[in-house]
Amino acid sequence: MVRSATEEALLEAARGLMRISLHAADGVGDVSVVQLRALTVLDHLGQANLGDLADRMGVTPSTTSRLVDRLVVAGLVERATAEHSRREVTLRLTTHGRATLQRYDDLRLAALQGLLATLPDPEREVALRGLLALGSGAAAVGRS
Amino acid sequence: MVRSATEEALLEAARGLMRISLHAADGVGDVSVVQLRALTVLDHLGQANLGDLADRMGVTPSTTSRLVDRLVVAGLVERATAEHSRREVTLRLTTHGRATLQRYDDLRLAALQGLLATLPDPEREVALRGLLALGSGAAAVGRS
DNA sequence: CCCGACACTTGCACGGTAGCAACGATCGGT
DNA sequence: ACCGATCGTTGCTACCGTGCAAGTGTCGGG
Repeated sequence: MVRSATEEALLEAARGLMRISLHAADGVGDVSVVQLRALTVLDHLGQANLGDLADRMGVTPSTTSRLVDRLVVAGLVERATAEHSRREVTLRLTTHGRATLQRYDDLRLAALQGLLATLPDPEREVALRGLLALGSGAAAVGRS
Repeated sequence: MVRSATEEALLEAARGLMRISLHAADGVGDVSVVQLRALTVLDHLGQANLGDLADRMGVTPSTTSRLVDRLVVAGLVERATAEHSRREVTLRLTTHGRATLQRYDDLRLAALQGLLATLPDPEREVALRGLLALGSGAAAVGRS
């Protein structure tokens, strides 16, 4: 099962980005990768029910409820009963939550830009443009 | 703290790649993200001491020893005493370990190619070339 | 040969993630 | 007003990842 050079390079890019994100995650301090994912989802949605968050994260409401417990204790997320329905819960990032997410993203961004900086000039430009194109595509898909 | 559109797009690319890798990870089944990272490192090194693996993963030998325990039980890694030193341990992927890693990478690759496929034609090409450039850069750095 | 340094393992403690099953509260249609 | 469906929480259980501290065995220089 040999893989083409192209495929291998794509994988290497994926590995690099993964490394960057994971490394940034534990540079944030006291927030797990899963928690950062939850913050990212909430930031993206602006506001969400617990069930929505659970769906987006692909885990059960049970797990999510306890995840939110920890986020609330950490002061990152605000949990309030929804306006239109007493049994639903509305989750929102707190200011601190937004700041934490921002620190995470700043770290990733810096690392990514650092990686780009190591590339020789023509390829640097190509890589940058490629990532930008990919970024808009990924945003458009926004799935899962 | 506003971020430029360029930076936002870069972040979106990083988020997309991260989502792809995480989703692929739990598509593999019964292997955690950390374990897959260990397999990736071992595959990259070909063979390594426990201490080397611990360094690369940024955790203590203690943690790594137990991580390896689980990998050995799962049949993914082989642990043998090194040839030149009885106190050192040599870790290598088993065939099953390599296969598992390959499944993981196949999933990531497919998802990534799927994402590329959603892009309209000029940008698709740009994104591909960009990722390839980034891939070689990431491989060259090979850090952490 | 001894003793300090080294590589790894193990006991312990802790917190995070995860699901199932049972429950509580609420909503909404009839 | 009821009753089924929905949303969320909570008890339980289990496993993973993590570090510290202590231990074991081994290597190597003096």
